[in-house]
Amino acid sequence: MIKAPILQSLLASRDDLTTHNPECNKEQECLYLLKRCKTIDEFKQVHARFIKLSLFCSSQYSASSVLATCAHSGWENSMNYAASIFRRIDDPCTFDFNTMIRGYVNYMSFEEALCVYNEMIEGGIEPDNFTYPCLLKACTWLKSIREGKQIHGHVFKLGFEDDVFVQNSLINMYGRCGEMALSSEVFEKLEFKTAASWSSMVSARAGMGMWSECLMLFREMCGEANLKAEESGMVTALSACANTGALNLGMSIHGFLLRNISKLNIAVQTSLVDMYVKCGCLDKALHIFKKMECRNNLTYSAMISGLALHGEGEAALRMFSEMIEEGLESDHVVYVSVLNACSHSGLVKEGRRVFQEMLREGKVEPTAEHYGCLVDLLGRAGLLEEALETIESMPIKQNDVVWRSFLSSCRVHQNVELGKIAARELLKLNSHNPGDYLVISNMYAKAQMWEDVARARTEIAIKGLKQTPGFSIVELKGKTHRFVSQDRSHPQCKEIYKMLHQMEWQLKFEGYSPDMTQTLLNVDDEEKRERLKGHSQKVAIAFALLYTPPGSIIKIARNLRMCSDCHTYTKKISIIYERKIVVRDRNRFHLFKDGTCSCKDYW
DNA sequence: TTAGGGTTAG
Repeated sequence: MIKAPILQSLLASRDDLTTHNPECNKEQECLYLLKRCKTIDEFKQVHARFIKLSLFCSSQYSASSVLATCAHSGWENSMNYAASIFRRIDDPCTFDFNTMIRGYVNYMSFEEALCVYNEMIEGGIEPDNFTYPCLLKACTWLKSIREGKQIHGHVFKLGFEDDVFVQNSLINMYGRCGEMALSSEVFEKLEFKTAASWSSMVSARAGMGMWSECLMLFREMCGEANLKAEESGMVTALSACANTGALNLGMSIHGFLLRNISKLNIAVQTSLVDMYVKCGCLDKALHIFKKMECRNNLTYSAMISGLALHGEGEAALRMFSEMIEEGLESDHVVYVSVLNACSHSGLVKEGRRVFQEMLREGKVEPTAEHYGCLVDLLGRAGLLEEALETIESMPIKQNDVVWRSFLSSCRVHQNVELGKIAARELLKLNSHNPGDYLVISNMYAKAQMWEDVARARTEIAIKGLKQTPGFSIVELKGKTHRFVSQDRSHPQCKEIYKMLHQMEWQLKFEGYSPDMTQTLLNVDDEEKRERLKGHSQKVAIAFALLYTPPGSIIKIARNLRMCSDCHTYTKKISIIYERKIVVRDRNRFHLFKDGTCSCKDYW
């Protein structure tokens, strides 16, 4: 219902205008009122005035302005109203079509945006350079690469390929749709690369998890003379540092931010917390976290999962309580972080409680990931029957993640019977993960069931699955040294192996004997011992002991989970050589000190 | 006379 007083008040404020500007005609008056509309009710009254004065039909500019005001207003239901206005324009022009496309895109109605474009082409209305950025954004959101390519064809045909806005939209569209080569192709052709061109390139790669490429581009971008990196670029780069463990670069970005920006926003600060956590500097992350004036659930979940990574389960739970006390609501990611924290620290009772709370509150719909965490928690603690019951009672579809987690627990706790169920279910899901077959064959190997080992291995060969080779990385004076198992490629290979030999002797005096239960091969013990000796983590430790100052912390990053022998070995080394050794494996951090590990042998 | 690209964090 239109309320008359609204128009009255708008008109009242307009009196000033007519008083001071006698030239003002009816159309200008209406356009002035249009600009002042704050609500859809006000707008409807002004729209009625345009119609009453026949301006809507007689002036294309007026009609376009009415349409644009409504389409870009953000009022509830505004696009439906805009569509009805659009249909009443006798002869809509390019501007009107562009308005509708942009309106729908801002409204997240991407299919509608594409339909408007189709209508435009079919009606013989020529698009212009303003048409394409929004349209390409619609393709980006829909991941419609086919339509995107077609539209690129139109851009080329109509000669808009040189427009920097169109070019940047194309870079973004291709990048976000996973067509990296095409996005690079457009990027390389650019005569003038703007901040948006670079950030499209960098963030598309970040979105695909291509962290190294992301950092390479970021470094290149920083080298550009006329380009000032802004906060959003820094956030993406920090995220890449966190995911690659590039602490030095992360620290230099932090330094740059402190020098150039007086007040860091919450996203930047959260990225810093996450970067420091994932690069092993828990104290630094906590320091930044505590100094933050304002935190949200993303900040908390970075910190909670950070504490989980470092095996600080109890602290993670306290942090979770603090978050609730601060009046913030937990979301699905926070629950995953908390459940993970419980799992990493063996806090079974607490984990169960959090999971039940989540179900009871009903604000967060449990996903397979949450069930995966619970299964992991129970499985690690040896509660295999309960873990299996949890999987079987899942109200949502069981996925490979839950069965993989269960299988892993069965292997650790040597329960071949239940492990077989997990293996069967995983194979039913047609897993192409070579790791699954290895865990299966490992489990059978432990139970000396060699026929089953052979079957699992044959399956790997038949399916042509490639095992991810394990590696360990040590950073020394800004240079990374990467070692694989039995690595002989390093220039200092001779010294490293001499050191390894010496370490073996020292370890023997400390009562170490190799744990061969996790070696997969059906070979004799001597061969197994030799293989174990050359695991990448040990080679990396030997290298670090040789070339880092005595007493300094040794930091190692590895791509796979640590085997139990490397774990025992590293604990002993930390006591013999009086070194703290931090190892970041696929799941978490291990801090080895005085013969113990922060994971309390629970990982 | 009307407008457009990269929105970043767990």
